[in-house]
Amino acid sequence: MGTLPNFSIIEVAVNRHMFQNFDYILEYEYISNDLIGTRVQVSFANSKEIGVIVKIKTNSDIAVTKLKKAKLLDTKALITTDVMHTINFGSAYYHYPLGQCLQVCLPKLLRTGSEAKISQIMALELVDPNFDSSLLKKDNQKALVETLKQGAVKVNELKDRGFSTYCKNALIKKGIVRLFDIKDTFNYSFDKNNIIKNKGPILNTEQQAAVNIINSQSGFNVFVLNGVTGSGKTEVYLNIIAHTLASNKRVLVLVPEISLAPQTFNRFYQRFKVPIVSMHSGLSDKERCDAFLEMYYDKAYILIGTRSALFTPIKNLGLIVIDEEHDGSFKQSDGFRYHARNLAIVRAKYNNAKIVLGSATPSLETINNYLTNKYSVIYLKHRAANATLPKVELVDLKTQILTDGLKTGIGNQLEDLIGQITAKGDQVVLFLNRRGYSKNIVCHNCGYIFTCKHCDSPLTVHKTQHKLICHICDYQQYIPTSCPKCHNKDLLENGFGTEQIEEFLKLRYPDLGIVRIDRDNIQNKNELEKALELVHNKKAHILIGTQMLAKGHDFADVTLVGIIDIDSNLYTDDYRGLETSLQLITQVAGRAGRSHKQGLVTIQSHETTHWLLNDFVNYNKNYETIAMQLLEQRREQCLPPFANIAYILANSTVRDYAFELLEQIEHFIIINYQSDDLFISPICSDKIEKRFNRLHLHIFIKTANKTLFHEILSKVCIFVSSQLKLKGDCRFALEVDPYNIY
DNA sequence: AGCACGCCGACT
DNA sequence: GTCGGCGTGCTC
Repeated sequence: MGTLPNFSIIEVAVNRHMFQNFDYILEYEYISNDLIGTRVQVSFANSKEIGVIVKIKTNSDIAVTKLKKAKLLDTKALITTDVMHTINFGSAYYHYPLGQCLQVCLPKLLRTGSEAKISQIMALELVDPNFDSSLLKKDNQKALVETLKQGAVKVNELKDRGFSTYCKNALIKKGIVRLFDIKDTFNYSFDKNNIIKNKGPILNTEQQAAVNIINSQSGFNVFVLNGVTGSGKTEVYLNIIAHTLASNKRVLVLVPEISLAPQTFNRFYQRFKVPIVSMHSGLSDKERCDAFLEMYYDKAYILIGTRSALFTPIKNLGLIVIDEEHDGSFKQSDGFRYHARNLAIVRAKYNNAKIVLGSATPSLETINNYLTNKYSVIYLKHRAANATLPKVELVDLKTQILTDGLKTGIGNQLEDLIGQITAKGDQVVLFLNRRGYSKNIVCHNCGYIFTCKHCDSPLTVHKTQHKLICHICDYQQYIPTSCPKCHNKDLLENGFGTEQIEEFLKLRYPDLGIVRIDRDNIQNKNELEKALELVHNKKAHILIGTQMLAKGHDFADVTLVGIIDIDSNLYTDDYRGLETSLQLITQVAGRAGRSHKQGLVTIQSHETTHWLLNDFVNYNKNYETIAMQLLEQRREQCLPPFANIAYILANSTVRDYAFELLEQIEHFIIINYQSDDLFISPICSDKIEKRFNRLHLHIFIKTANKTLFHEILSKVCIFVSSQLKLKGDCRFALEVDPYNIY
């Protein structure tokens, strides 16, 4: 046709920390708003940049002669309209530059200019579909052959489904399986009436009712699936997902973090015939990019991923599931500090899609939202398969005999119980949110405490690595033999961690299998699966772990759960401390008695009179009842969700630089925004002021007036970037709705 | 945030 | 003379 190119002015968001976009000239045949969200390459301040078109305009505030030309990188927008809407909202809400928010949406390869083309989707299939797997020696190879009999498996899914590269290569070498490009031979479209691979269990009445309610609604709706631990929430998800797929819509599932992902993935693969994509931090750049593009080109219909998967382009999105919606890992705590659950609601609304927030321990924000009828709540009050909820008891550590066990945190009562339970052949889970051997090490002569050079943090003793390690910056040194100040050789260790508990139990119960699950011991998904496998096949009798252990795992034969030290969780100055402690107790307790056996939960504390512990244990109040009391406290204290909070953060290697910056910001707010409904904190040090050699200070503002809140924050951003110059290496950031309190 | 420009002290 | 430290200001 030889169409002459049209000219237009486009507004481009670039990857710079600036609250403004830049105009360029675009020459292109088909200029329309469809180009919004498309990548362009532009020259910016003497360098080439990849930016995203955010507006098509007819004129510019800048003289047209000064505008440079932009080069279009894609013919279709990679940032789809709904993602663009969500990001625009997020940029305004979290007061973070649009260009930098958009960077979070794109996988690294696309961010740096790679072509938006799926390279290859390699899959594995059997050479002979009737191959007899019993001819093989290795169990995992047999399992892979059996899996392939149900259909080809994409290579990038193998890891998630528990098959190693080694296993795959061995079978290829033997000529039993082969690789092929699924794009060439596989038709992605599926039969709407035949999407189920394996039927799930029959739902109980509550589950069925939940499924019916959610399926009967169409259009935007926020459902809270409030189901006790072990009530079978995943089964509800699977059923509503099937319903969504049947109406030819796509599904997004967000899970907290990697440790939970493998089981979730596997259950989905077992259930559905439709292509599924997973996205998490364990993927390489290329795998991540391919996952993104498979969704973008509508090659897969379900996306399961962690936080940042929220921004993946998905055609015809009909349902979003947020699993464990209360989990703190949905909040990003650097850069674009968004909350994935909150932005997911924005995205669902724009798509007129349903969204389900599932948890046994919903966040106070979410509870408040269903109490005020913003969301609809659906309860699952019974455990599936008739499993009973465990009995909970409190042990007063003050009354325990001073045994070797108590010195490592295990009182005699818990010690005895461990013996009884394991003697019966049942398993025990012990929870302690502190890794390492000892909390710190101190000189017995002069009192010197070994502290990190770079942080205000004592060094933790790690015996297996023979090291002292800083849990903030990961600085490491070998365990010293004398005090650097007075050269005395008597060094004392204080406080216990998971490593020390493991050591004690191994001495106490030499015949039992003992497995420790924490970040030191478990570096990746495979190691975690290996450890969990030891539990499932009953080679491990006692399981000791940190947070990693608290989430979602099903252990059929665990009948005793010990919470070693709840006090350190309960007594923090963080206003969320009680909420997260309650969630932790409830979740950890939920690991006990998952099958027909009655479970027991033992909570050790030095402060057994704490009202929350008493309500939970002695008055047998359930999570929601106590959570509502906590909400009432929040209301009285004018804290979230009844007020808006933002932290204004500054840090520098020179304390005064950060301090002066905050002084100027504080002054700016005070002179411009006097209001009875505005609280401005004085300048404070962060809980750990020195981290990575930088001094961290902050102020926070609090107000119930949402308009005022955002007005102040946006003016502060403009003030800082245009009126102030940051001295030296001083850095500044805002955190709206903070989760990690500083 | 980068990155260039430019002003000034230190060193061949 | 010239190298490089970092304060300053700009980016369509």
